[in-house]
Amino acid sequence: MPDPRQRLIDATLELVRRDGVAAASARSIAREGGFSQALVFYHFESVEDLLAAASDAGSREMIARWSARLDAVESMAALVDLAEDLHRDEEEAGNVTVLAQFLAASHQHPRVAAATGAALDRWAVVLEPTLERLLGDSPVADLLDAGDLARLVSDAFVGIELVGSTRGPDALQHRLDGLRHLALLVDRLDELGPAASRAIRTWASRDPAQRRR
Amino acid sequence: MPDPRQRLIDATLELVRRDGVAAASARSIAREGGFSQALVFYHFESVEDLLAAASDAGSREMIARWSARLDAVESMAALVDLAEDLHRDEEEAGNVTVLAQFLAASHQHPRVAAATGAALDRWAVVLEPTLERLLGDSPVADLLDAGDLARLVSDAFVGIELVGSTRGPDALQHRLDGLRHLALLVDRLDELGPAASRAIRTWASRDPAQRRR
DNA sequence: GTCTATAACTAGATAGAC
DNA sequence: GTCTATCTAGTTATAGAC
Repeated sequence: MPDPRQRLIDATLELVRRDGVAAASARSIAREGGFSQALVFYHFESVEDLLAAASDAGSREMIARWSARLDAVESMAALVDLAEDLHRDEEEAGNVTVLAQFLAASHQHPRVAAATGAALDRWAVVLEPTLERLLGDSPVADLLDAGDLARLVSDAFVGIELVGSTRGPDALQHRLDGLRHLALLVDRLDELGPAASRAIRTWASRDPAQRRR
Repeated sequence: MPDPRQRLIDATLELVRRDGVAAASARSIAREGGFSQALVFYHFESVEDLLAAASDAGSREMIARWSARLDAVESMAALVDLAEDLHRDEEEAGNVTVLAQFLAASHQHPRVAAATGAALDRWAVVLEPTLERLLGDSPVADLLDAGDLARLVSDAFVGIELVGSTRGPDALQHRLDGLRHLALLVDRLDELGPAASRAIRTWASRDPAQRRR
């Protein structure tokens, strides 16, 4: 156990994982890590500062675990499969809860908000090239910007995880099946040649008509 | 101001709206509403019990405000427009934050989790018939169950709102534009006759191939 | 029903020993 | 660098006056 800062961060992550961010006080973190409560204030400015550092470190570890697999994904359906694996593994490890908890604390703690916002931006950044590659010359590529979609997907995933925690654990499984069906449809669209894609594009964008309200 | 329970609930909602659920103690709620802290424990079992009641009441009011407009929606694009209006109005009133805050507190407080989970289920229940009506005989209807989609959409919306609070206010606007484009595509699919829909359905479900992983 | 007063705890943060 | 001890102020919840 070399770096004392890292030991504090690890204890914080473990506590947030198990008891939530509301239970993470300097005292409870110290109890968790087996050191004195005063150590928190020696290595960090405040408890909030430690929480922000933990949010940053936790998200970086999680992204490092998955970015390679994300780069290898070859279809939208496989992306949904990856989301399912990520949910299963990280939920079991309690790390999705950690992200959700830091997000929750963001309203109260601006420094945590900054760290967690940056973490979600990093998720979007690793997701974007994958989406761009998958949508490629699909007609959908013109309708949705890959960057927007990446942020929409990562944000939505957080919501699904957060709400899922108020329900049973199997609820998500069922809903992902629906998404997989949609992913298959997009994959099929992708298989069409460039000519057919162009035709669909023109058809979809023709006559937006009186749609507003 | 007749019902004292309602006065407590209103003060709680106002405080959670402004300062977040972490700041909602019996004392701060009492200060907000201009009554004694002991009153909380006379009318409710505990602070958690009051929070759960506030979550329940707040979500019911919000659903009542929007369900009529939801029933009148005639296209997916109009549904995205409605989401935009809902976001603007309720964000301004601080009510989306309230939902997000109760969701955040759910990890620590099982009774809040129950109330908030029920609230989101109610959102899904009012959303489901609208989606079912809109998807109607669209080829998408076979791929996505309306109930699953309703839950997916409401959950995703919460995530988008929560994450949005860590960023600037205009971030959502931009992302909704992408969704609107997708909605227009689904609307166009809907305009196709039943024969074309059937053709797309068979085409989309043919040869799922070696897609897993 | 609503209040004041109080009990029993826990919080963040600092001082100073070692 | 890590500890113990302590200050101040917050917390839930209850007792008992009115």
